[in-house]
Amino acid sequence: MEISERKTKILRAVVDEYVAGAHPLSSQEIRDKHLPDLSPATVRSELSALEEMGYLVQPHTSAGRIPSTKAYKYYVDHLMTRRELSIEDAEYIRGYFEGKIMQVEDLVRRTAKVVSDMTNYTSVIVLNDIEKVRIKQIKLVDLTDGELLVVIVTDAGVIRDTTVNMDIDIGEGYIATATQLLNNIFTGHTLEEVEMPGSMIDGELSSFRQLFDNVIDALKRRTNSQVYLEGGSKILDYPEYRDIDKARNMIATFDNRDELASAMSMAEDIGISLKIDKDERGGIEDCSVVTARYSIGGKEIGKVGVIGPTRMNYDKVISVLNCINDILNEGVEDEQKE
Amino acid sequence: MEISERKTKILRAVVDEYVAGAHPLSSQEIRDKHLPDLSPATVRSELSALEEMGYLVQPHTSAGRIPSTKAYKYYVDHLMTRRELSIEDAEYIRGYFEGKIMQVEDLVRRTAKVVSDMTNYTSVIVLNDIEKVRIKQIKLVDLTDGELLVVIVTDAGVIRDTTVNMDIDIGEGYIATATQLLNNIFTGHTLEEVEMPGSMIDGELSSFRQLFDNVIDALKRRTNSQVYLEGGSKILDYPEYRDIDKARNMIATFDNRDELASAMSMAEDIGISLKIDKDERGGIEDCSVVTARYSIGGKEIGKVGVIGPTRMNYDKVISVLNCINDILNEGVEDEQKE
DNA sequence: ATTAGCACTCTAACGAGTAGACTGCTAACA
DNA sequence: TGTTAGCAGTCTACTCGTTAGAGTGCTAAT
Repeated sequence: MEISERKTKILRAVVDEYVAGAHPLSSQEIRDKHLPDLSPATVRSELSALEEMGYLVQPHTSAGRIPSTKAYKYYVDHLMTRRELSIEDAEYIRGYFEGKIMQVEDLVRRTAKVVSDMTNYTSVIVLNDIEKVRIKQIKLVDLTDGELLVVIVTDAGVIRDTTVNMDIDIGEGYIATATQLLNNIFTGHTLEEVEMPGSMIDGELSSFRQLFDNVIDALKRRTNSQVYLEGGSKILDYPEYRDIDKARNMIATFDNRDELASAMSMAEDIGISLKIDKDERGGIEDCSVVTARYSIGGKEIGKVGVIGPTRMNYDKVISVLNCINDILNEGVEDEQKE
Repeated sequence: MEISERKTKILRAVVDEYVAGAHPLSSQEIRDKHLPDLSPATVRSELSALEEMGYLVQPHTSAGRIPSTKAYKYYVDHLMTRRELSIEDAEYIRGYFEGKIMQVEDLVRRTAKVVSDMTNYTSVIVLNDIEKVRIKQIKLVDLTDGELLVVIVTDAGVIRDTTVNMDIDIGEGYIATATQLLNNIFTGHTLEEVEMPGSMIDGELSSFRQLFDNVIDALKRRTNSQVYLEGGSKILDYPEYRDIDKARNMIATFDNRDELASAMSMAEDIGISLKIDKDERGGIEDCSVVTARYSIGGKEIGKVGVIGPTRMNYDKVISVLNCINDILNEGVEDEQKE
């Protein structure tokens, strides 16, 4: 069913105002702020119609209207003004990335921080599962005391490192051999693809078995440290979460990195996708998550999510995410050129 | 002033019951549960006296008594039953540390988790400031693409690593020279002590200046990632934080790693120290922090803190901290023996 | 020193009553 | 036919008075 232009205008007004103020909109208020040429009565009949169509809801008889989930979806798909961020805002964002950034962890933290600060919602970043990252090279460093540092350089420029405690003696030759062996097995592959060579099981290479196991083991163990959260308390600023039990539920979800990561995993393939009002899922109500796949210098590194009340400022959030994504990619390209 | 035995008994009863139930204690209730041979009236006069002495407080005239801050202090110093953890509990804790743990980060996370899980309060671990850690050795690893991985092995067995982007060409010889140079400067010293050698400023070593700066810079930058929090939502389980604004304040404090670290910094020198009711400090009321210096295998690595309501179960918390500390140290000693 | 008895105080819960915020409907109007 | 004014109806949120109950402090008796 088609929505008339006037209805569209009213629907947009209700969403915008409700996002800003979190209180139901009356016919009067809509007239005063958005349609001064109409009478409240006319607005009322339009509101009735929009409610009939499922876009608006009345909390109770003598209250105004608030947008339904359907309204938010429609708003995001058809009504939203996809504006660019102002130059000042973009500059402000750039400020967060000033100074030398040498570690992925640092970069990711800053990104999470700026997303949260700019949007005033909670942000989450989940780095891609190590299983899918292509390994470029492996280096072994002898740390004496029988400790060996394993450095893995991956596709995304990410470096994961882990120390391995070796029972056997480590000599100069051992390291050279082991390095070559590991690189033969791992280089150019993802962790998913790698299999232990038969010769390692009980062949002549069985003495390297422990090392191999340790590397695999350590790589997999990193998984749950790859979730970054910023601005967890921000969600408590919104009246939807005045209720202490809802608040507690939300914060408990933030505590649980695994749950957070899985909530983020439904991000669509390309660009920005959003999941509105994922109700009924363990009591997380009135909550929306905007997710986007994120890349640095063209390489996808993970997903970023913005968690806020359903009446989120989707426009702003999406602008911010786009802007940061642009900055991240241009920045790294510059760096690569050097 | 001396406290009679009967007063002691009553004080302990009030603290214990209030910790468990969070509601004011009446003379009646104390009599029924702890002093069946007395009349409520007698208990009342004792309560009056204890209130006079500053150990008890009445929320309002017709309510029972609750412990004052002074009472908690007295309780911890004189009344607490410093019991050992049960064998089952100790075994349960051990379970958290099963499997290979090869990274300090992993170990710290697990420790934070088990502290929070066992006590049901929020736990924080702040690793010692890098400035104070003694550096054992530095290794450089060429990662190609002009990237250099700097591995720093420290006193506490902690390994901090960072990549450095070098403008100049890196040759085999360069790395060997640079490694030797860096080790001459850093090995055996703490970061605080290190100064840039004069020859690096404009002498024959000036080409290494960038590397030196990068190492210092990168080391210092790690600081705020060295704070680990677990069970942030747990504090919301306690009625003290039913008030949404208090809850928000608390969670906001958790979000701010720097603030958290500084709140933890007042830990006493040895053993377990606790800071009760650090009121008035930016609105964090009804909140206590138990802090302890933590070590692994005899080397101090940082501080652990337990954050909960003032009516915390100090007994349990301290037992758990002690037990975990023991396990951590014995575990590593075993490993070192091998 | 302890206790029973009692008057007193304060909270928390309940219910009635009220103001006011909006709506939906009806009837008039362009 | 679309728009509007007017009005009755409904629901919330707030206030206020009342009351039950919890617990104390005091006094006088044991």
